Amino acid sequence: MSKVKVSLPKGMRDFGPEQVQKRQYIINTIKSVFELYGFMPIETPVMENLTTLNGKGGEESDKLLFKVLNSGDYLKKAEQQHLEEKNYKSLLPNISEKGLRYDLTVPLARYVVMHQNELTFPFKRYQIQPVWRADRPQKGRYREFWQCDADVLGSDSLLNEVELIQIFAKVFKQLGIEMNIHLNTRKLLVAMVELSGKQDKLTSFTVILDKLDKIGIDKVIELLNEAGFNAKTFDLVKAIANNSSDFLNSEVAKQLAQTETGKVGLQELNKILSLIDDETKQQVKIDATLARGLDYYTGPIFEIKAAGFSGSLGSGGRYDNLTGNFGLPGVSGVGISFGLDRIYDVMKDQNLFPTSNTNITQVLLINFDKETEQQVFQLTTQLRQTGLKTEFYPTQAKLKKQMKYANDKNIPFVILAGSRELESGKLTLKNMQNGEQQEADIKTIISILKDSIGNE
RNA sequence: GUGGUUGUAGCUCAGUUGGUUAGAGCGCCGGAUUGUGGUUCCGGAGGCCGCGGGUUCAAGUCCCGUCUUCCACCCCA
Repeated sequence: MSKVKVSLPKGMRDFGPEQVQKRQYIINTIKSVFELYGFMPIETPVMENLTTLNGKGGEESDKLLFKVLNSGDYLKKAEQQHLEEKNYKSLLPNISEKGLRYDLTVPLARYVVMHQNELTFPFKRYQIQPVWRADRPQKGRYREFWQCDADVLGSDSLLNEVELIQIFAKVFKQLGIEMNIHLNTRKLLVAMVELSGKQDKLTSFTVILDKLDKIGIDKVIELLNEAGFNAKTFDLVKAIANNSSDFLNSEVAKQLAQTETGKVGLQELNKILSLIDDETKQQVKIDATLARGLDYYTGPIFEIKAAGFSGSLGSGGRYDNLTGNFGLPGVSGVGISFGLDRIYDVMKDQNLFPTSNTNITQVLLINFDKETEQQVFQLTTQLRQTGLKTEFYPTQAKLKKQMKYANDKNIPFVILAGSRELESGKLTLKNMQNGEQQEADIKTIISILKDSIGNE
């Protein structure tokens, strides 16, 4: 038998028991907050049709797509001409018609269109699933990662924005992560290009502005210049960069209010701020430079930034016409997304995971010998019926080995029940944390364990 | 996709201008201790030096290719 060298494809990761428990801790926290606000879970398949996935992003997102080859003899169906030309673009539709989803928003749009007659609007759904992107992995960027999304569809009310901001705040507070919620609205960005007379260049403008905190104002101006923006644009960008602390009362805000779009945008921000509770408000930063690359956003946009971590831990915003491409116009929505893997990284860096782990085995029964095995095995049932997470060592290994097993797995209690104990009816209970032992009958032991574990 | 970087024991890493049998710490296994883990002491196992090719009397070491890692860009959670 030849040995196969095992490895993982680029950017793919395994998670051990400890990591999975920590990831689930994050997921459970997010999930419980989503549900507290009335969101319901859905799940969608990992694969979608390429026609669906290409619905929004265009060329850029196409590069990030993992495509799946058609089943069967897929080359047979490929057109000879495309094969000979080796033209990727024209050949692709011949050999691949599905791909892995790269976010949860496009599948949501597809879902809503397909199930529109079953849904009650406003539709509040959450979705916690992995997504895949074929870009080069680096810090905080994975080829397979989990998003935790909550979206409200079919409601224009800004109360939704407020609630989603509160969800951000509540989740990160529960997790112990200090962060700021950067808030802006796309409408102000539109107002800026309108004032500059460059309405047609909104996407280019937002992409460049988005780099501000990374490359600085001078570089941004340079890029804007190269992209064909004018002095008016430069002035506006400089002004918003300089008025980061009190933007809403700044001169530039008044300027933006001269356009209808800008006026509405400022009203939106003021309305949202007026509805947010005081505690959450302290974490909200009006940030007129926040742009967000994705061009389907049309209203308020958010991004979560934590100190010491470049890149966002979450983001979101309002989109007016997400399902329009799929033949269902007029459905407005707003949503947020938590980046599970990045949240994990930050919590690991800052040591924020709780130390008490309630998921592990609480008590191990030692397996001494063949004579007592069956009798002790019965005890596991009794212990489990009381809710104690119980293990019975499956072989008669050396005591030392069994104790080491308990130690390595951080099991806090061990019950030793050999022939000696079974004869007397008093079992030995060992506390692995302090090494103390005591003898007692099974009922007493159960109540000791219950007390001890309940107090943690 | 562009540019750079990395790979030696399960893990973290040494390994000289190319030169005997590739090392350490931690971990693992066994013993001291046949009913007691985490400490201590003693012993042991474990390497296609990422993979493929080349240069050389000789390659972990130099060259080329490839895969992988990490980082920056692009873009983004």
